[in-house]
Amino acid sequence: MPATTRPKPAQDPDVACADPHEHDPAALAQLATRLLDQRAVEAVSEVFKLLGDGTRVRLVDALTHGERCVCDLAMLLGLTESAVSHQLRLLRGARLVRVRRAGRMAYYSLDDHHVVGLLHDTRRHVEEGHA
Amino acid sequence: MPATTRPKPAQDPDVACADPHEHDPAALAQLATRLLDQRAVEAVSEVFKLLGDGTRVRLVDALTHGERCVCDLAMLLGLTESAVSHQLRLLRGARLVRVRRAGRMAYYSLDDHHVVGLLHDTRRHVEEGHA
DNA sequence: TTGACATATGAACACTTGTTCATATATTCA
DNA sequence: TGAATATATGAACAAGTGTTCATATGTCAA
Repeated sequence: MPATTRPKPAQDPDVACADPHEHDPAALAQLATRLLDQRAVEAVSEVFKLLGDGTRVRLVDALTHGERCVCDLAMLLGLTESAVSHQLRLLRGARLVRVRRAGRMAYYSLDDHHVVGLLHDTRRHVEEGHA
Repeated sequence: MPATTRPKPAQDPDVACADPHEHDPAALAQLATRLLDQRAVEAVSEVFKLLGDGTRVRLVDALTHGERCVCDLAMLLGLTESAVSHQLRLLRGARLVRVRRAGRMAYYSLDDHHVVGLLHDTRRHVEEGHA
């Protein structure tokens, strides 16, 4: 595949665009094989998209402290129960929260231990200010 | 503040909405003090919002493998350099990536070790399927 | 300087999204 | 049964967003 005359340095193949500008198509193609595939990108970005809303962050944060019914979440966050239900439905779709039904009540809780970590790590990032 | 006649069980104060429906305003108010404040919610959700886009996830994922210039990122992801520059600007605003300028080139890299963890944990979440 | 190149930026458009309102489903109690 | 409660859902609108196109800035080479 000697399309380029410039010899590739025998170093980390990840480094395609080294100090001088290379635009080495072969190295880029090789790197492309190591990137997330389309399905993974969509799935990952959808989870982030769900957490990229203040209301849903507050819901998840509230559920961090334990299981809650819809009406209490609505009262706690100052939202209508309809809005809460809509958002919980979205979070449920991505298995970020789960629901336990008891009579006419619906108790929501976090469905994944990763979510707490995501919230925590992101909070640390924004609190670090910089470097 | 004995506004409610029902005695609060002397257990984890997190549990305000226990088995029977309570709607205990005092317990909810107490819980409210433990939630993220508005500034934190906005800062956290903004980071998630930035990662909640397929293009930016791909950019961050690519940068996981090392520093890259704008043109290589554009070539790698099949995007215009303008689109890449726009998105990198947003990521830079949240200190998710940083830029190193060399001549007319701009080399971007991840600015925070947390980001790699966020991507990794979220990927595991979506790959776990369920439970 | 001139031209080419790498990146950045502003405006504008189509598209998506969160909320509200009205209504539906389902359960409990009288 | 009927009324009240808790939740869910559909439609619709305002607000926000990512891309494209055109253009600006700054750098390198001749």
